[in-house]
Amino acid sequence: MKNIFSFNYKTFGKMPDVFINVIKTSPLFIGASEKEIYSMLACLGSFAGKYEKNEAIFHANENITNVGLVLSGSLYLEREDYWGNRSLLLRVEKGELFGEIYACEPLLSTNISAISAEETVVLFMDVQRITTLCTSNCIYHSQLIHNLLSVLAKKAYMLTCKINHITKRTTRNKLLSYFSEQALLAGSSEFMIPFNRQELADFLSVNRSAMSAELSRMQSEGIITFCKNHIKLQKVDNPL
Amino acid sequence: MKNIFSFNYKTFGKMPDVFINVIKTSPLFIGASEKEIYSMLACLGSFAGKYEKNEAIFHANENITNVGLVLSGSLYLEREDYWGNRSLLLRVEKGELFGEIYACEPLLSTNISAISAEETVVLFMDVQRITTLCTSNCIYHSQLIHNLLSVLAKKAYMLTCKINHITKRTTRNKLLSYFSEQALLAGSSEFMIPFNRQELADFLSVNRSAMSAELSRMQSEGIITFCKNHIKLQKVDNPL
DNA sequence: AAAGATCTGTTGCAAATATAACAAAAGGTG
DNA sequence: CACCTTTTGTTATATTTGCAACAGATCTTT
Repeated sequence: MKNIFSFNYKTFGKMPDVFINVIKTSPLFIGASEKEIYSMLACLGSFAGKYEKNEAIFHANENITNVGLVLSGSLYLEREDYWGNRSLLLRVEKGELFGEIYACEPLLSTNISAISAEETVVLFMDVQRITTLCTSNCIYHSQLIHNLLSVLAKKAYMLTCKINHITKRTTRNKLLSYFSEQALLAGSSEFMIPFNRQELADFLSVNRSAMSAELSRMQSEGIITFCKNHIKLQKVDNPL
Repeated sequence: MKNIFSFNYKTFGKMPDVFINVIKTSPLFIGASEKEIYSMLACLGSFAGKYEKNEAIFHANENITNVGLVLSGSLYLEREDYWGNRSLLLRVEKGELFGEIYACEPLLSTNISAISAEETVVLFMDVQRITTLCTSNCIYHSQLIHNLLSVLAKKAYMLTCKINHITKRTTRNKLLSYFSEQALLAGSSEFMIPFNRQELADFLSVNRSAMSAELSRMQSEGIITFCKNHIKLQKVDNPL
C-alpha cells in the first residue's frame, strides 16, 4: 500500500476531481455539498491508499477500525478455508463501501480478507467518529449516520440475496438465481457479469469446470446464451 | 395475530414485568432506564402482537416498516423457493431483533418470511422514527441510533458467518463449520443446538436424511458424539 | 510475430448428495 | 395404555458434483 493523501485542515481540497466525484455519489455522502464533504473528511481523519492488483487491503483476523470507500478500481471480500478453497463473498466496485461491519463493531473478529482485483485507490475513514458526536460543528453529521444505517441495511440485504443463491441445491439453479437477480438489476434479459468463470464459481461456491459444463448444457438447451461475461436469458416457460 | 397492547401516553407502564426485563436486556435498549424505555416505546409507536406456532409474522414481498423485538418465544426467518424447498436463514430468539434490514430501508423488497417457531410475542417499533429526529425530547435517542447501527453490523456479521458454513463443499464440513462456531460461542466442546434435524438441514441447506447419515458416520468415526440436540466435539488431529 | 501466461470448455471417473421409502424411537393425547 | 403424530436413523439408487487432466482460445509481454 502506498499512502497517497490524508485530510486535515492543511490538506483541505488537495484531492483530484475524479475522486471527489466518486465521493459525491457514494452512498455515504450522497446529497452532500463539496464543502460538507471536505469538512466531514477532515472530521473523520480520512486518508487514502493505493494498492496494486492482488494486494491485501486487510487480512482475516486483522483489527479493523476504518471503513473503506473505493475511489478507483475494485476489490474482493473473500475467505480461504483450511484447504485453500477460496470463497468469494462480494465484489466491491468503485464508489462502494467495505469493512463497515467491522468498523462499526470493532469487537467482531474479521472473518474475511479484502483483496484488490486491480490497481485500486481506497479512502479510509474512522467510522467511530461518525457514531459518536464529533466536537467540530458538522452540519452533515446526522445525515451521515442515516446514510451509514442505510449502507449497513443494504449490505445485509445483499448478503441474504447471496444466501438465496447459494442455498439452491444444484449448480444450474444457483446460476439461474444469480442471473435472474442480475437481469432484474440491469432491467434487461441481457447483462454483463463482473466475474470471470473462476470468480463466478468461487462466488456461487461450486466447482469451476463443473459450472462451465453446466453453462454449456444450459446454452445447448436454449435456456441462456453467453459470450464471455455477456449473458442473455432466453424466455422459457419455467427456468426456475 | 392477536394485538395485545400498544403504547402511547395513556398506556404508559401497562406492560408485564417479564417483557420489560426482556426489553431492558435487548441490544436496542441495553443500558437504558425503565423510564427511558417507556418514553422511547411511546415515541416509536410500539405495539405488541401474539402469534401461535407456525404463524406468519410477515410474508416475503410484504412491505415492512416496523422492526420486531421477540418478547417471548422464537421465530425463523426463512424462504421457500419455487419447488417448496425451505431454506432457513436464521432463528431469532427471545430478546433479539428482526426485520431491521427492511425497516431501515423500506425500498428493499422483503425476500424472506418470518414464521413463529412456537407461541411468540413480538414488540413492533417504527424504526423510521429512530433515524429521523423525533420531536419529543428523547434523551436516549442518540444512544438508540448507535445501538441500531450495532445491531445491523452484528446481523451482517452473522450472515457472513452463515455464508462461511454453507459455502463448504461437503455436508460434513458444513456441519463441522457450524458446530465449531457453536462450540466457540458456548465456550465448550459440548453444546446444545436450537434446531431439530430437519431445521438443521434447512439451515445448512442440505438434505435431511443425507445429513442424518453423515452425522452417524461422524459419530462412528469418533469425530463427534450426539444425543438429540446435545452435541459434543471430540478432540481429533484435524477435524476441519 | 513468437513465447508465455491465463482463461475457458470438455471429458471420464470417483465421491458426495438428493430422493424416496421404510422402520424404529420419541412425544403427545384421549 | 393404546393410538396417532412427529422425529430420527438407515438403506438403495439415480443424480449431481468435485477433481484432474488436457486442448483450444485469448490475452500479455518481449
